[in-house]
Amino acid sequence: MDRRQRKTRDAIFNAFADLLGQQAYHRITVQQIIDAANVGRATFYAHFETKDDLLRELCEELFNHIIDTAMGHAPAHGHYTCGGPGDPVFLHLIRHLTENDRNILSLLSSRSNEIFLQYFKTNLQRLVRTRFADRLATAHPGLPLDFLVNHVSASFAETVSWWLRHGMKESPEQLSAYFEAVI
Amino acid sequence: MDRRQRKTRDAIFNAFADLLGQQAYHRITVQQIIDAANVGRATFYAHFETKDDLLRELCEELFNHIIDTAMGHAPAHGHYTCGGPGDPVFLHLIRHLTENDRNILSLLSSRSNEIFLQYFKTNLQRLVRTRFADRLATAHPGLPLDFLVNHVSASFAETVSWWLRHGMKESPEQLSAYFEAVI
DNA sequence: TACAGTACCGAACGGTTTGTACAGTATCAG
DNA sequence: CTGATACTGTACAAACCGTTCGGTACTGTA
Repeated sequence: MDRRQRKTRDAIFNAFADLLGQQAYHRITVQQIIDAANVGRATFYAHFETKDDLLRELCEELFNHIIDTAMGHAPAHGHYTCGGPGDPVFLHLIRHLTENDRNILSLLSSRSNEIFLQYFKTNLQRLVRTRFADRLATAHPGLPLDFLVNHVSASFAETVSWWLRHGMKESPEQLSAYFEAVI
Repeated sequence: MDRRQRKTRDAIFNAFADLLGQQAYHRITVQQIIDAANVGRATFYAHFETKDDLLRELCEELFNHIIDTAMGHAPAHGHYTCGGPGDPVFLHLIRHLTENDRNILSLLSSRSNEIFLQYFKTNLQRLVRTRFADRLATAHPGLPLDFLVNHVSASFAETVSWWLRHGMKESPEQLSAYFEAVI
């Protein structure tokens, strides 16, 4: 990809993320974005069909990345070192959120966090389904797998959201323990 | 309140709810609302400062009502007939959703359901806090009450959301049982 | 280095939506 | 019946959107 394209694309993403930290998504105008990104109006529309499109692409880039790296981590099936406190994937995920991607955390605690929570939740389902399907099915034989996957994913996302709303007072280990306790 | 005011207010609410069944919230224009409600432009702005304001008032009216009636139902503390499957409040709530307020269900399954789910979740916290605080605290002594209330409320809202997304195939009793099983 | 391709700029434009203003009409409460 | 007030309909400025176009600057390659 042309250096120039990558450059303006990143500039737009950064400006957009910055603005999202300051005001609600639906209040942000394209004009603000292109001013903050130092980019011409026509250029913006050459990259993204619309503001919603920009949002979608930003989310895909962020969440696909974080979920994929989380899926890469750790075993796909069976043989844990102890039968104790479940899979460490969630702990890894929380750590990854805090360490690398300050970006995602600021979006997840922005004024429009519901939007990003939604994406987070949806992408989590992929992870939960491939990593926990069998365990969930055996633990709750009577319930639909769909329901269980949805429950676990949503609960984790809500846990993170609660954590952010309250100033991240708990350590990743503590938070992970909270989550395991209610699941 | 003046009969005329009540009338136009209801007309606007109804038109708005109808439109929300057809398209996403952020695509709906004030012009559409006042056309559907048969109301003058100035009249709309005499009642609501903005479209967001209309949304807020609609949600408060709906969810305050349903939660308040649910809080009225059943005992506030202690002495259940059996130590069995938890409080019947959630079952009552689901029944109430299906029977009386088709309105809320259509909003909760509309294209902009995230908005209403958010309101639902928030208002549920009041209910959960006053009805389950002591039970939750004793069941999970190590965890913050805030976290637990948030978890239960969000989980219930997600359960209902899942149910709607999948065409309400389960009966209220079944769904309530699903929810109890994972909580 | 030279060149063709292409991404960017900046200004301008038509079209939509918003929120307000105002003069006239209809309805309400007492 | 009457004064108060809610509604109507139109018109208007301002903001924003998405597109177009001629000119400029950069990039990858031969």
